[in-house]
Amino acid sequence: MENKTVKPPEKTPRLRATGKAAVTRTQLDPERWVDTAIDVLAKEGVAGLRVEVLAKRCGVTKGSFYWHFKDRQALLDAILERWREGRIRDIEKTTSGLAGRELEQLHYVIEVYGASRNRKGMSIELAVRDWARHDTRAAAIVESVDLYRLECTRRLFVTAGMSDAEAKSRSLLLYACVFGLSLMHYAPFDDNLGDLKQRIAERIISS
Amino acid sequence: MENKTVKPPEKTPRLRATGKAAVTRTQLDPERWVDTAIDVLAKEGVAGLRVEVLAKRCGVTKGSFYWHFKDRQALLDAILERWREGRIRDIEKTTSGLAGRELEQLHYVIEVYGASRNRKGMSIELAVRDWARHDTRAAAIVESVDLYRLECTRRLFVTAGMSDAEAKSRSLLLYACVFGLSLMHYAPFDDNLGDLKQRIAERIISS
DNA sequence: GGAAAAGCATACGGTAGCGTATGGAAAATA
DNA sequence: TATTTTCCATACGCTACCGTATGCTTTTCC
Repeated sequence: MENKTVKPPEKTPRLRATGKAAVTRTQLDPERWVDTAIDVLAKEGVAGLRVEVLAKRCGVTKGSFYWHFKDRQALLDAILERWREGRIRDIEKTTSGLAGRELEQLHYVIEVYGASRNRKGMSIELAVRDWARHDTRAAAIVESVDLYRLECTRRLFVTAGMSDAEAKSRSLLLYACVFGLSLMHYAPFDDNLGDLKQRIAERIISS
Repeated sequence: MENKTVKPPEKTPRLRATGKAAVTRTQLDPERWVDTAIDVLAKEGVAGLRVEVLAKRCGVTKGSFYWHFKDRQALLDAILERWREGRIRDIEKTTSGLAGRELEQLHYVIEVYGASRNRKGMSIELAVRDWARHDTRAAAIVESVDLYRLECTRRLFVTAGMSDAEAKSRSLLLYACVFGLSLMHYAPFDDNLGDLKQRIAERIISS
């Protein structure tokens, strides 16, 4: 029931014949479960994270799941932790270095979250945020990520020459707009969405 | 099973003793079911809309529910329709008339959705939008509401003297920001959130 | 190569939820 | 007042879950 204490450093692949065709399958570990769980999270939201559904997706039964995790909540916690780490790394990568190119970087922050690119990332983002509306653990994670993001972009605005108050409001506006856009259904509103988004980005970033 | 065809125009209250205390209760109709359903939707999201849960909340059993509705989906459709109508009326009320006060009205649009006021309205809004991410019917409703809203505020911006392209981008930025803010957890980011929001509103609306 | 551990399958009990069937009480109607 | 119609309660079958118990198979380690 508890395998977290002692864990062998290396795992080797394994073959097994299941039903029709012989399916190549590696041994599962908590990380793989979290991988597929995040896939499901992106497509169906937190409500889709059912133990037996995930097991079927992994090609095993839930007997395997309850070997790697104490219960469903343990998986949810692992997902949140994984998400936070990924977001923090991503923010640091996106907003670091490159002195003198701050505004350029801010534009890039908006672009990466553009609905076209990175669809899965945004799906996860929205799923986690909806999750956070009914779960305090998720809410805490989202808050920590939000504050970190806001702080990173605030620094960029400040380095670009803005006052602290202005930088803060711009940071908040930037992320609110990014997430808000991904929440709306406005495709038929304009036949040139590229221009539309460009204008919005300029309004958020330019002085 | 089908009561939509013939419907008496008036209903009278009724008393009944159930269990412990005599509970005053009026007869239920589909509208009352939708009322409580929207309450639950605001608090728990679409996942909380369980027939038997709603029945308990109404002080009846699901026998009553399946008298008024064909199935659960019928209730969901009714909720969406009710939501759309309410939103349309609200938008028209908020963005109509008052020539010369367009910018003032736009500020008001942002204010009404401010997280402090109208919490329930925003909870419903977010619940419906999350619902729309996994249900095409909800998505269609959200799109129609979004387009209507965007069109109304676009007109305000145009009347206030902006170009059509600029008005469109401002409209989209306005609503994206409003919904995005309600999605974020940024309370500790600044100890003067009022100023922060004021700056954001100015940036969205002012030339 | 044999014991121990890891990894998973299977079977079970329990809850929650949807929809149906049927009967009974209350209200409307004749 | 008698009879419909309206409205709701109760009981049922069914499915989808969660978590546990138990045993089988593969891998690891001595």
